[in-house]
Amino acid sequence: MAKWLMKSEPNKFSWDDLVAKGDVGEEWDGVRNYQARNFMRDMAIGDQVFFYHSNIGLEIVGIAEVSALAHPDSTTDDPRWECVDIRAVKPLPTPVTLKDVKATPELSQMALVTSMRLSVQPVTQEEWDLVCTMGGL
DNA sequence: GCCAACGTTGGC
DNA sequence: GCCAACGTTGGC
Repeated sequence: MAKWLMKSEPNKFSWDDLVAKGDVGEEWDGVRNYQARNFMRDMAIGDQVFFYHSNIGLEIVGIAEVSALAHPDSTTDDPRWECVDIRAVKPLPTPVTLKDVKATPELSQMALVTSMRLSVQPVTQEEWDLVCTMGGL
């Protein structure tokens, strides 16, 4: 099962907003970046996703999962853009901040650090496990 | 609010 | 196919 990380600006769509959606989840629309789209095409139902708050908070706040495979983005007529749906699984007891990630040598290769602007990115199993531990799971 | 990084667009 | 201009992202 692959692991991922997705970013959202909490003043637009926050972790709490995703939790409020329940099992229905939320269409991850609005991505207009080929690399990010390609990663979403690679996702499978049930893949685990870190939910990261950009701009405000700057921390990984919870775990979500893919609830629908990539499909056309309903917010555009442009057939190039596709997205998955995700739903909340559980919050991290202790959010892991960007500062924490940068201060951890084992996490220095995370795309969160190396590809700052990529909004959908893969996470290795090792990184996943470590962030979960740091987050109190 | 500013600005650096970086991806995309469009003229040539 | 190159590269300058432009727009967007996201940390600070």
